[in-house]
Parts: sequence; structure tokens; C-alpha cells
Amino acid sequence: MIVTTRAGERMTKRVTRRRLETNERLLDAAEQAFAEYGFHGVSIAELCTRAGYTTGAFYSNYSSKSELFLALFTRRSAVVLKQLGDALDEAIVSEHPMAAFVELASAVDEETRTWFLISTEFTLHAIRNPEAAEALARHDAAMRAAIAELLAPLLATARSKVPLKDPDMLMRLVVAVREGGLAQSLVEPGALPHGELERRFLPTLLGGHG
Amino acid sequence: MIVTTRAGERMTKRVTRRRLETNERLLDAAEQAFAEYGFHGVSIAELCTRAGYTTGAFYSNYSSKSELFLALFTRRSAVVLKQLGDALDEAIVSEHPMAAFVELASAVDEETRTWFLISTEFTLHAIRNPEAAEALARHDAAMRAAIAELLAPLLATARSKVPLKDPDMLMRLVVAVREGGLAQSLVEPGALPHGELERRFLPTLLGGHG
DNA sequence: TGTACATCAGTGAACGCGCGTTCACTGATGTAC
DNA sequence: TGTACATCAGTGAACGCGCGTTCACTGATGTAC
Repeated sequence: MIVTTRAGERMTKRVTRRRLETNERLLDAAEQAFAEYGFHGVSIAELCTRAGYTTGAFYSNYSSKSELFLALFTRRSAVVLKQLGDALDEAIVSEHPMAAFVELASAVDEETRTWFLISTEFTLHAIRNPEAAEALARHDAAMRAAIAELLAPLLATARSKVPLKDPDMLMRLVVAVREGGLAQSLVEPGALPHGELERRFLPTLLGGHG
Repeated sequence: MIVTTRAGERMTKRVTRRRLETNERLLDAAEQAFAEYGFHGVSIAELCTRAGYTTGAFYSNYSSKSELFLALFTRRSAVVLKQLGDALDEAIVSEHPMAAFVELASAVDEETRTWFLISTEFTLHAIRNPEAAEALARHDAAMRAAIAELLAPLLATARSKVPLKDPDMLMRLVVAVREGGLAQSLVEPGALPHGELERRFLPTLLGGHG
């Protein structure tokens, strides 16, 4: 960790194991609580109690709740990308990679819900806050790149050598369908079953457009 | 307005012009303020000041901020549906109805941004709150019905008599692309120009799938 | 249409709770020898 | 490896601000005649 002293010198501050542990537990608690009650629905004291600390611990690690929100998004974003990468690697070597991808892009579990609630709230935050926007843009770009890695070769075949002008734009479409679909099915799961939109339209969507 | 007296009798309470005016001004102020700072970023006092009242006026009309949020969503929802209906009616009689529809579904102005911010926050609220979920579901269903009214005949022609099994599901796809696209372009307008996703994919999307 | 009266809408001061934030402290952890 | 010391992480009480909420009030509005 780089800190700047009052005299203006930059020096390395050691990061103790204890501190890392505290930080992890704070982020774990925040993740749970934010998903359940929303960012503004959770007080710093509530957060610290859940994590097993008192309020001072929070201020020893962060200077504001939105700073922690950024850290939370960054941490979870890395996990999500890792999981996505692994799942895509599996899909690539499967018998029907495209079907495996569609299944992957349609899956909805409790973690999906949690991450949707947090990342959508973060999206609203990002529309008003440039620093958050940058973090979100980085995450989304990485996600599209990961998907494109699997899809690009498949699309080249499926589309019979018609080159895809702008693959990233097609990835944006996939993400839009996924997130738009999640919003609808999380609000009324009775009317739109989870993953229905993705399962129904992604195959044709990826079959011959762009 | 129906009220219940302490004795349990139900009676009609007159709604004065003054009251209606106050309510409108409160909702106007809320709409502006919520879009700018988010639902939780605005205090009741701030809201009343913007509307030109003191806090008591708020409690004379609403019992909580989220009750006002529901009223705000309901009011704006009606306006949005009306505007959409009018625009669709114009599109129907135009020379190229499909092109007119795509242009309509790609347009992004300041009002679009405001409504996106408010309705997305309302969506998150709805995922956790059944009453809000019902209001949102009603709005979305009405919106899909309005779009379907224009698209159904066009699709019947375009798809050369292949009947569309479930038109509402295709309408859900259109909505998902629009809202997912808005999220992306509002976060990074530099990377994804407003309406690009819709303009690029809706024509093919509506040209032969479902 | 005009007046007298009843009701109601919005006022604004007051209250107190909850929250964010600070800080002197202590016990835990890491370092030097 | 063991001890003595320095630094640091987290404690928890304290503070005060901002906020939601209440309520006795007054002037505006609607009603009855």
C-alpha cells in the first residue's frame, strides 16, 4: 500500500494479515446487506455489527460508504469474471459449445439475483459518478471480451464466412438481453420465467445477425 | 376519495383544487430531485422546499416517501404511455412504419435519461416490494401491448405468414434491448452512442425471429 | 351575487432518534536483536 | 527461538447534525342560505 506522509514523501505501508481479514469480512457483510436492503438501506454501524466489528473498524479501512461500494464492486467483479471465464472454458470444449453458452447465459440462481441487485444499483451510481462509471466500464468490457473469445469462432462458422464487422457491438446486445431479461424476470418471475428470454432468443440472435 | 371515519363509516371526502395543485407540485419536485440525486439522496424537507411548501404539506398528502415514489411512478407511467401511444400512432401512418418504429425506439433525450434513472430505481425497489412490483408489471404490460399494436401487423407481413407464437415474448425482447442498451450508453456515452444498439439490431431482430 | 360559517390544507416550531464521524485508548501484531 | 519494544488495528464512548415526524395553529377554500 502506498501512503503519502504529511511531509509529502511517498512510502510503503505494510498491509497486515489482520487488516486484510477485516476488509474481507466488511465486504462480505456489505455484499449480503446491500443485496437485501440496498446501499442506502444499510447503516455503517449495521454493516460493522454484521461483520463482527465496531464502527471504528470501518473508518480505519474506508473513508465513506461509497468508497466501500466501489471496493465491493471491484472485488465481486473479479470473482464474476473468473467464474464466467471458467464456465466459458468448459463450454468451449463441450460437444455443443453454442448450446452450452446459451444455457450458461440463461442460468439464474441466488447469486445471480444478488449480483444483479448490487450491480444495477452500482450502474445508477455510475451514471452520476465518473469514477464508478470507469470501474463499471472496465468490468463490462472484460465481460464482453471473455464472451467474445468463445463466440467469435462459433459465429465465424455459423455465419458462413460473412465477417462480423463489430463483434463487441454484438456482445453488447447479448449483455443487454441478459440484463434486460433479468430485470423483467426478477420483478415478475411468475410472468417471465428466469432465463426464458435468453434461451428463446439468443440462439437465433447469434445465428445470423450483426 | 374514500376515507374511513373513526366510527368505521366510509364516506366520500372532497378533493379540493388546492390539494390537487399541491400534489402535482410535490410530484414535479420529486421527479426532478430523484432523477438528480436518487430516491435516498433527497430528504422530505428538500423536496418540500423545491415544491414551495413546508414539511407539513408532505404529511398532509403522503404518509411516507415510498408512497410518494409509487404515486410518482404511476403518474409518469401514464404520461410515458400516452406519449408512446401518440408516437406509435404517427409511426403507423408513416411511409415506412417499421423504420419509424426503430427510430422511435432508438431516440434518447433528457427525458429518457430522467425516466430511466427513476424507473430503474423503481425496478430495484419493486424486486423487494410486491406493491411496487405490481405497478411496474402493469406499466410494462401496457407498454408491450402498445408496441405490439403497431408491430403485430408489420411482423405478420415481414415474416411472410409464419404466425408469431408468442408476440408478448418478442415485445419483452424489444424492451430488454432498449433498457439494457440505455444502461450501457448512459454509463459510457462515449463508447456506445445513444440508440446505437437499438438502431443496429432491432431491424434484423424484428425481421425474422421469434 | 353576497355573507357567515365550517372545514380543511398547509405552516413552522419542536422533539428526539439514528446516523456519520471523531478520538483517546488498549490489546494485538509485527520487528529487531 | 525468545524477549523487549514499537507500531498499528480495532474499541467504544461521545458528540452533534440532519432527518422524519408530530401537532396546535391560521389563513384559504368551499358550502349553505
